[in-house]
Amino acid sequence: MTLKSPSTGRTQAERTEISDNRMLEAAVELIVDRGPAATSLKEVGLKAGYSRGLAGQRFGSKDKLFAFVLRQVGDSWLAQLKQSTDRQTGLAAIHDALDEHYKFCVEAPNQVRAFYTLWFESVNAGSELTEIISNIHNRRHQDVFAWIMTDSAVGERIKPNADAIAGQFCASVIGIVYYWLANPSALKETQKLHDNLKKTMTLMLASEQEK
Amino acid sequence: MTLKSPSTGRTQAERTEISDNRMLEAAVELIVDRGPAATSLKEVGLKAGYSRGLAGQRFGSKDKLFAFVLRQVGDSWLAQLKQSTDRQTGLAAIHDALDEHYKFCVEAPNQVRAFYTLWFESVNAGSELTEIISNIHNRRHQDVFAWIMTDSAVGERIKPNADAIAGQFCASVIGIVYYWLANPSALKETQKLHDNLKKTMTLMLASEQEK
DNA sequence: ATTGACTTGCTTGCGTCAAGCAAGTATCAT
DNA sequence: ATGATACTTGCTTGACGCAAGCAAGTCAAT
Repeated sequence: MTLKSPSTGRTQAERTEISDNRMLEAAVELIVDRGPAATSLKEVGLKAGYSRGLAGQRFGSKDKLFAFVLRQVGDSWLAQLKQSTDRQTGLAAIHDALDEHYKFCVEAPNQVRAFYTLWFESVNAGSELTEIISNIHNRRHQDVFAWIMTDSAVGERIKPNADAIAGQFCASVIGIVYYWLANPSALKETQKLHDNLKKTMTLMLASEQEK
Repeated sequence: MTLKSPSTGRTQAERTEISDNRMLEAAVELIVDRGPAATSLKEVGLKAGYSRGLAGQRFGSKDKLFAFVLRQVGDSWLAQLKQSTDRQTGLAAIHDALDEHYKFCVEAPNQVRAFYTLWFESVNAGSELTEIISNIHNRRHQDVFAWIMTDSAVGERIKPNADAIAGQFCASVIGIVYYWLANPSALKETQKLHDNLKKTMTLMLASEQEK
């Protein structure tokens, strides 16, 4: 009820939650418009309204701050996705997932941009981030694979290729996101890429003359 | 013939060419196994057999060193690609390009990995690299577009979508490369992704029931 | 002798760690 | 219950190491 001063009358847990959220927001903004390399722990702390040292103190290192960002945004995305595709299978689930993905880009562009910027940045860095990302990626792949396999509308001659198709799908999504990151203003084209991928998936899952 | 000492008996132009090449090689290796962020100008100079300061002196800044790497590897890839697809059109050109692309990954893995690592890293950095990469990307897109448009075997009902198809193709390639960067040992799967993209392109360019 | 390749010394800013301060939380006597 | 005291924890400040970047210097080629 009383939401006045952020520094008094709050329980300790509330204080950390508030500072975590403010630093998350600050980090996302800084990552988006300066890139991770040019984002300093100092600035994150200051931008969030604290001292230069808090971000480092809280997260331990720059990498771990980034891991935190990745986890927060990743979880929020996963929740949104789960809600939308929970009871779907096959092509319908894939279409819904792509719709949600694009929607997430439009509705929380900064978070998504920061998320994927870190994603791409840490592909070869050998940091802790690599593992987090690898997990998300694997989970995605398995979801798509399961969607294909559990759909009775998908022909039996196609299912042996489900793994390969899921891999191609995941790669395409990454490629589309990359395009959007590189061309922030090209929202319409990004939407088109999502739509075309839906059509291609339809084509692939319907096609009888595979391999 | 006498390739002994790198610092004596050489013309000035030769000296810079040698040091450029050695620093390129050093930078590529460091980028591949530590990531760009953890690659210091100092180490590049020392690893190339010079002083800690030469890389900074030669390239001016870390970003410009990376731009140099990007240009060198990019040019060498472009030469290889041109040679292979020069007189091809349509699907044949696309298939050849994908073959060459995979071949390049196998034959010069370090260079390609460094190239794409920088590519991904600088997507949101707002540096000079962004422009270089954007140019390469646009060139790719235009090539594919032209291949589709100039091929008489491609149906007239498909050609209006050539731009979208080219976009989807380029995005897929990026996604595949990302997969390879994230899974260096998965060469077989990377090859499969290339092959599957070839098949998908075949399917898309042959399909009559688009949009 | 002059140009240009290369080295060395220096400044500045960031990440990281340790010490310290202040605000919140628990325990206990009354 | 109330208040005092001990403890915990969020947060700040100072110090150190390291890399980027710059400028002045050395040495080889022309």
